Parts: sequence; structure tokens; C-alpha cells
Amino acid sequence: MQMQQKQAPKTLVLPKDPVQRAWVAVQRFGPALLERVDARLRLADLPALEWYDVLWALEREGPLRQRDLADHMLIARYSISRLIDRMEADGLVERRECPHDGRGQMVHATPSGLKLRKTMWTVYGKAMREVLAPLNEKEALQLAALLAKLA
Amino acid sequence: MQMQQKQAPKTLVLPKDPVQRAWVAVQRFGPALLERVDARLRLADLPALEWYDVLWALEREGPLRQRDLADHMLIARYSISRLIDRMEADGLVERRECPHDGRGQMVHATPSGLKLRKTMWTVYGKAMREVLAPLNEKEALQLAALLAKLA
DNA sequence: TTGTTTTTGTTGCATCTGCATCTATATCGC
DNA sequence: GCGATATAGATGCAGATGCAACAAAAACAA
Repeated sequence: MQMQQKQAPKTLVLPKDPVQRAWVAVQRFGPALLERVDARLRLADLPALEWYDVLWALEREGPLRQRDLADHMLIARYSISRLIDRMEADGLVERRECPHDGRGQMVHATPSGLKLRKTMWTVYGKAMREVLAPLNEKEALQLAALLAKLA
Repeated sequence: MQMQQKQAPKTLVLPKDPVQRAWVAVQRFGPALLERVDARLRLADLPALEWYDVLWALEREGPLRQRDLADHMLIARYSISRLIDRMEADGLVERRECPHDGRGQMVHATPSGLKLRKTMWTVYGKAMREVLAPLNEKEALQLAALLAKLA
């Protein structure tokens, strides 16, 4: 995104109706939060959030099938397929045969992938905290709970 | 996105740390909410949310410059440029000369654009309410307030 | 078994996006 | 006024996305 604007206190119209108000907030501010963190990673010449997510899932849970990764990350199958293509091309993960299912493959993180995840976390973790800094602990939990209710 | 999954209660890992918990919620559930509403529009053969936003902004505030639209919608300039291209090609908006600034142009909604906005609202408004249905009024306002704090 | 249906994963195509760059106009400093 | 700088908007390009269609392997039905 990277909105090249410096001026304007930005008068975002907030409707009075609670539902619409919540919706506007979700629609406007939600993506902006992700974008802010992603921008940090880009600035540090690191790959985007989803790469981190893949690597972290593999580190936590061990080798996974693409199907499981997709479900896990709530993104579509064909996205995963090409995401893994790119990460494999960068030597961060490997596809290996899947025992007992000739269709599928297990995705493994490579040492280089694990290393990258660690590096990314130093930037990601910090950025995440900064973005959420305006909330105290109680508010953070509230936000998480409210969003979880919607899922 | 369109996640072709039917199974799995989906065991999304929620960290205990409040900040991380909030972040995971924002990252996972936020985009999914938008996607759900967008899917409704797609299903009804209607354009995506951003088209609605442009039309609605123009209806509320009258003709605007692309710059103002971009600021208003919190998206980048070059995105607006091409977004307006497409909408103009569909006859929903028009670019006209901008008095007192030879660089810029005023974007006007056409009657056909205004009509489309109304049509979209019948689907959009309903979808929005359904997606936010799990929250009562107080919670909706809370969510809006928390997100606003982060903006 | 054999034929039908699901599921997993890939891919062609058109579209969309970000980045960097470019042009034209406006604004500022002097 | 004049030159330097900033702003509005467009665009070439490479890469990413969604959709629909596909192949291959399982699972199921009879």
C-alpha cells in the first residue's frame, strides 16, 4: 500500500450505527495494521508475513501437507501451491513424498528456512508490538476475543 | 480467498500473550471478514467493495479529486488511478477537468454509478450485518473503538 | 473387481498489485 | 519573474491472485 501522504489529519467518517461503525473500522483499520507490519519487513528486505507463517507452522508442527498448511493459514489451495513453489525456489522449504498418499507431499522446512524465520521474528515481533502498543493488556485481550467471536 | 474446506473445526493456535493473541486475531480473522462480504457481492455478480466505497464517497461528498479519494480510502495513488480507469470504462464514473489545477481532475459519479451503488447496498448491507451478527451493539462499539485506537 | 465420486495438488489465463519512473502542472524561494 | 522543488496522476514491468479446468491418486459403491 504505502500511502504517500503526509498531510491531512484524515477525517474518516464514522457512522453512528454500531454495526456500521464496527464494519468501517474493520474494513479500514484492519488491513492497514497488516500493511504496517508488512512494510517493516519489506524495509528490512525480508519476505512478507505469509512466508513467516508457513515457516512458523512447519517449525511448530513439523512437516505438513499443503492441505493442512492451507487450512491452517485460512488461504486457498492454489495459493499455497504457488507460495510453496516460491519458497522452495528460495531453498526455504522442500517438498518430499507423502507416505500412504501418492497425491500429496509433505512440506519440510530447511535449515535455511528455520534460520530465516528467526531473523524475521526480530523484525516482525517488534513491529507487531509497536503496532499494538496503543492497547493495554486488557484491551488487547478484548480485541482478540471480539474478533474471535466473529470467526 | 475462497477456502475450499468443509471439515476441520480448525484448531487455530491462540498464544497466551495478550499482544500476540490480539495480533493473531487481527491477522487471521480480519481479512476473513472482508472476504466473506466480498464473496457475497461476487456471488450476486456485483463488483467488489472498493467500487462501492468510491461510489459512496462520491455520492456523499460530491465530485472528488483522485487524491482525495485515495486519502479517503487509505489506498495508494496509483491504485486509485487504475481503479478509476476501470470504473470509467464501465460507465460508473467520469473524469472531468479540474478548475484551478491543470494537473488534477474531478471524478464524478454517473447516474449509472449511483444506481449500482444502491443495488450493491442491498447485498452489502445485509452481508455486513450478518457477518457482525455475533456481536451485540455494545460489543460492536467496543470493537470499533479498539481498532480506532490502533489507527 | 470395476466404475463413480472426492480429494489433492497444479496450471493457463486474465486481472490486479507494487514499485519505480515519467510527464505536466503548481508552488516556493529569491 | 525565474529556477528549483513538490504534487497529481499515469504507466511499464514483474510478480501475485482468483477462477476454472485439469491430472492423478484415493475412497466409495455395487
